[in-house]
Amino acid sequence: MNGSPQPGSHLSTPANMADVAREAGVSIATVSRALRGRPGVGEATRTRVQAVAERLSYVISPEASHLSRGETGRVAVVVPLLQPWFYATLVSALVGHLREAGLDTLIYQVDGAQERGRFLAELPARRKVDAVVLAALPLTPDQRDRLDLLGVRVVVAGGRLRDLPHVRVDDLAVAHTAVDHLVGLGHRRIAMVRTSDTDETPWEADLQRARGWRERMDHHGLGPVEELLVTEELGPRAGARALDRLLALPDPPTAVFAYSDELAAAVAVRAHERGLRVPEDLSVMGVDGHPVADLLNLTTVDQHVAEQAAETAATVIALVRSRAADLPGGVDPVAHRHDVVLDHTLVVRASTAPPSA
Amino acid sequence: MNGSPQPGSHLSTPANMADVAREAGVSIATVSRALRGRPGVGEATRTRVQAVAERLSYVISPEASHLSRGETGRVAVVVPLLQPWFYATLVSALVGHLREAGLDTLIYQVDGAQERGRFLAELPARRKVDAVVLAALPLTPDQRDRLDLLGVRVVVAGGRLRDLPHVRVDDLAVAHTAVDHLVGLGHRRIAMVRTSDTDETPWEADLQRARGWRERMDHHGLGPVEELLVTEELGPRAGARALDRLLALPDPPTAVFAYSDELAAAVAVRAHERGLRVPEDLSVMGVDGHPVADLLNLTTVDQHVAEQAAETAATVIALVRSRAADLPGGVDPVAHRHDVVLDHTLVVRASTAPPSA
DNA sequence: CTGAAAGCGCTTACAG
DNA sequence: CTGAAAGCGCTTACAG
Repeated sequence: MNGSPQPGSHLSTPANMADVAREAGVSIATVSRALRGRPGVGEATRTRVQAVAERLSYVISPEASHLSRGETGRVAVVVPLLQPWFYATLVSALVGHLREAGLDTLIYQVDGAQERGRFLAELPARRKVDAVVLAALPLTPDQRDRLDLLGVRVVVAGGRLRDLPHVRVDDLAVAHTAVDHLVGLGHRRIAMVRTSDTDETPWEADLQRARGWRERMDHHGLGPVEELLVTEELGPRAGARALDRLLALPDPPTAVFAYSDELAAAVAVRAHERGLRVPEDLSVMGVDGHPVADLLNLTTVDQHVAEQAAETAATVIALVRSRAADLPGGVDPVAHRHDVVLDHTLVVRASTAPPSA
Repeated sequence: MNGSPQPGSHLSTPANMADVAREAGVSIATVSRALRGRPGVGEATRTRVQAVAERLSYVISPEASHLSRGETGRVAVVVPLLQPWFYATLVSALVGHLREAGLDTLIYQVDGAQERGRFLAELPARRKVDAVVLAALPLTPDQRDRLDLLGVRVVVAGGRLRDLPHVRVDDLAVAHTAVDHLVGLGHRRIAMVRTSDTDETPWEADLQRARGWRERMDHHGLGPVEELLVTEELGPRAGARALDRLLALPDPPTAVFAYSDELAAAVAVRAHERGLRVPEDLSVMGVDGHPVADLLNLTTVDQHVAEQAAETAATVIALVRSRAADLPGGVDPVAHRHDVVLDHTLVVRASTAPPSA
């Protein structure tokens, strides 16, 4: 069946297990065992089979192997967008860890409520993967319910969703840390700047950070603060517009807490353009641990994305393994163990200082 | 065969084609035709089958379908790293286009010569995908030869490799454009800054940009320039170190052409730290069209990454389709058509100006 | 228009 | 230690 190459193709048909078996003079069952490192094969036989496989540059067909075993060896990672630093970093680390565990990664980008709806409606991941990682996706209640129809294990990274296992930082505490830092420096007018998707669906991390900021301002007796909360539509000019609005207030803030480092960077650059010195005239800080914060020397709350990815990968791998082992008992120990909340770290740099008198 | 749920699992076993066939009172052959939209099924039958599939929330098993059809519906995208803006942007756009064509994307990160060697040695993509996109990977001649063993079609994005179909910008011309811009402003001492991997393997875009810079400096009678070429190891401090070295020269440059926008940004920030005004004391420009260049108002040569991705996707899709159609003739029209060189664009911003007298 | 059957390339009890 | 055979879930000539 593997005779001459197909016409029209310069790629020769790859060998299959039957070819190896024939060349090695054994059955395909033995080839399978030998190559998968399963017991029950003589050492000499195993060596011979491996040599033949090597010579024919044969590798086991994942398609067939998985069909037979009822698993795919693949994990889907679903992100709103791949480009932003947070997602690129998260996915990059995830891919690395999953690869080490022998799992391939399939990427799905579902930007906007419509795409998310379509994704869940079409269930594209279904049967294509052993598990799905949802990276901080805002979902409607209805969409959450549809998750079960995916028919695979789901892990949430960078947020929380229903009772699914998840890995995240405590965004409420992140905001508290930021506000405490600025209050500690002597600021009393502390603005919060964030961006909105064009999307209606609430984004949990965003809600929590805004809530944490509000809570903590009240806690320090600095509320009410609603006029200091500015939301701009996501885009390269969001930070500039937000700062312009804040500076137009009768009593402008002396410090800005931005939802992300990218936003903080844009605010800091805009401050320069407006002739304000950072931090003398305005303190600026963000959240993430983004390289741009390092480059521009901005204070930030590092949310350790690489660690979040590592924990997420560990959770996924455990789930896949437990399914492979088909654990008895009706209870899934893994799912109940994994509500992982990682620490965040305040990184003080040159963009925050006491307000000038 | 799809009786009660497995013990230990709260996920019910998904229906298979046989379940649908039984419920609809037809053979699995008919189910297959009906669901795949193939001809030869009565309209009433098709409708009924679709209704049953819907009710059982059945979707065709990609594993089985692909095994049967001899294709996977998947494309592998191989990048050195996913995190840098260029790769994140390229992959993000690729995933989108491939998805529209019904193809899933598998991500492989092969950072460093060792990983690349291992990737090619283990041929992980083999039989897992219908095609592979190599994103600007520096490969040794030996590794290039091993590509054939992948057993799948290969397309190169952001560079050129052997006789493989590829999509790229002309990096020689990119450097010419940059040098011409700076010379046109009156600069005569124009440095080039770049980063090296720890890696020995030559990176084509890098070599081309350096060569183009050198060529064009000579062309304008401004050579020899070797002392103005600074290579620093990749990292967050590369730009700062590079500028420090240039400023230590007896006759420092008045303009810096950086390999990338990220590097240009680091150089510009370092210039500020050193008390130099940009562009009055030093002109700085990069390559990419990176958001940070926009943020910091840096002149750049935009290499239109999204368009490169679109062309790459189109090439891959054509290759996959042509293979599916099993074109006769021994010649592959697609492979020979696709040496796509896209235009680049000079974007002049505030970081370049005539040198001060 | 429809079905029985072979085949895609494996894995794994089961029986030696 | 090894093999024959059933099965994973499809697709597709082939024959009605």
